[in-house]
Amino acid sequence: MEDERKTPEMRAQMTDVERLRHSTAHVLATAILKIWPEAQFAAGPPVDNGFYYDVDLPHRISPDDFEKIEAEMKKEIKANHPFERMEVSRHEALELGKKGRLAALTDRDQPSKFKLDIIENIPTDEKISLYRNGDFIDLCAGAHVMRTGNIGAFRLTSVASAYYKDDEKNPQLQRVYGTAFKTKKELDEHFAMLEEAKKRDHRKLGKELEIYIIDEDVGPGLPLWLPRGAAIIEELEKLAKETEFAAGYQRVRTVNIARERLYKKSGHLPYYAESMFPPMELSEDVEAIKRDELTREESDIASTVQRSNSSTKYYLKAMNCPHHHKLFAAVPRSYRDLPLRLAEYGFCHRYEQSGELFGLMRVRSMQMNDAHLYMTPEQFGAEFNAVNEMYLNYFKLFGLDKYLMRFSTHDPTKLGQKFVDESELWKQTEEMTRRVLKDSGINYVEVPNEAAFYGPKIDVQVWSVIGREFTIATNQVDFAQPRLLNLVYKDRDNTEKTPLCIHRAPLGTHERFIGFLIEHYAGNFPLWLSPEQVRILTITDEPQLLDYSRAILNELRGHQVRAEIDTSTDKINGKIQRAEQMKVHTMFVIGKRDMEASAVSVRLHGRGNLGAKSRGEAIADILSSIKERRA
RNA sequence: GCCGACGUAGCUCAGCUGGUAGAGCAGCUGAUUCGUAAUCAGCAGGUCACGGGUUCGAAUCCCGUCGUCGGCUCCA
Repeated sequence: MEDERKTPEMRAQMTDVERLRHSTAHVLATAILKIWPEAQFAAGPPVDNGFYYDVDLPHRISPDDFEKIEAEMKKEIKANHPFERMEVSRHEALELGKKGRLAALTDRDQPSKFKLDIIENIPTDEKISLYRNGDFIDLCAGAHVMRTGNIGAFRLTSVASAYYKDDEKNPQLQRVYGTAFKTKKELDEHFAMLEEAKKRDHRKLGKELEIYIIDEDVGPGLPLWLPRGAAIIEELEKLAKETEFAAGYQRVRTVNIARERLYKKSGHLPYYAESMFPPMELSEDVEAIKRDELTREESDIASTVQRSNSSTKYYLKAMNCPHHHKLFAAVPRSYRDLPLRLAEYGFCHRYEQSGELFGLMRVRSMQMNDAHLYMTPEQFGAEFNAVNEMYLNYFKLFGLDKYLMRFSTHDPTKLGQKFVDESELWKQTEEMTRRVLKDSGINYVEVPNEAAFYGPKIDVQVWSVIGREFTIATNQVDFAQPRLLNLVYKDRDNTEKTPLCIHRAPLGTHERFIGFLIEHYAGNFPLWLSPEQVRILTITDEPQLLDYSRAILNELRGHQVRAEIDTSTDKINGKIQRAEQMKVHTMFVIGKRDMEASAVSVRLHGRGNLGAKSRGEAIADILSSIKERRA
């Protein structure tokens, strides 16, 4: 973890509301100390939508304590103490810390251990400052509001645990979260907004709209798709297949398991074993194992993996690349075959830590919009660019505009350790990637030292409705695996060369992408993606009317439209209510009047009654909207 | 995986400090034949996540397991 200390310049740039929240964190600490004087504090920064303060305390703070703590905070705000800044020498700061006087109201028996540690990490050339409000003195670089009374409206929101300095090896502290605004009105609006956001949560909508389930008997993180969810999957795959076909991709199919050997050879196993499902051991092909003794090199790669003399192991695949690489290697390749683009909606399984699972967004089984592109170095720029274009076209189609492209590069000092030792290739591919990004005028951030071990990558970050950040799509350069798996093509000059590989997944995985789309559209999918595109609602269930309605239903289905008919004995209002609740995109309301005019009354979800249209026109509208994938 | 909270009918939830479960919706049956967000009535539905323990008695208290949620670490 890098040092995330803010520079004095960054402090000066804190927004007013950040100052306010940071100051509220100090007031929170003040209040906690009044109740539990032995509390030890670590860091208390402002964050998106609020602030937190990490505290080490034998008492387990629970939401039941919030009222008491907030009451103390209110007293401190009412007292309207000024926030006084004091600059001290390193020595003075350390002395105060030893007396337990930092992040405290008085001297104490125990030193302010976390604060002492933080002082140790402040660069020697940087000034050390304290902030004081009332009796509370804290080691803090600022910035703060003038007085505690400037804090307008605040509320404690939750308590969770967090590792000190965000490191799993450090002890866990209690992290008390809160939020603060200048006015009560803003605070109320903030909570109203959160309530709205919860209604869009894909886990809630996914259940209500019957898109997917996660069943305990099947297992955590293993979503099953109901027909409505499967319909969305089919549409996404259709989109991907059409797009990729037009872009010169070829589809392949691979299996879901492979022998341990494959992952040993690809070099994945030592790195990925942790995040793979444990292997299945089969004893039947021991002979095969004996025949296929590994070379010394392969054994070295696999040295961390235990070998068995009596059985062979099969792994559920966690990634598609090794399988695709095998397909590349299966046929002699000429430079004339390149670029070769192999695509598959591959099923992958990863054993994610239980605490990481999150609805559809973080699962253990996933279907990936995967493809591997093999090319010569000269072809790289054009291929990478084309992949990027594909992304942007998809995003335009989905009206996705709040995303961040994160360009991860290597750190030259870590060549040969964290990154494969190919200085020139790193430089080349990174420069080519950077140019593609610049030329297309996309906003992106460059993050050094975050690349994959086999090459630089671009991740597209989006945010779930409750503010969690996710990588929705990825575009990675790989110049290591082709070598590990001995992938070669015969070049013009009759020599064998190793291709470059691009690993890309513009639509990410079905799970995460659909989870995201549910929230993005708040469940109101465009017609082409709608699980149920048209529902026919009959005013009565008289036989003639049913015949007419069923004929329309059959016509729609004949055109592959996902249409249903509601022939229940409810009144029309009841039928509409149910269709609206399921967010059915288009409703055809059909009564006697419509039948006699050979028409239907069209009603759109959320937009109400559009009035009668001729049967032919209404159906033609549906078909063209679907065909064009209109928003 | 770690810390904390939670887990009652298909869904949303009620069930006070322990006295062996209740509503609405959905479902089923019947009646109603109705023009743009809920027609009426009846019926049925629960080893209160699971397993132990305390107790005369546990949905309620304790322990463990599983799962979910909020975070942390991690990631498509």
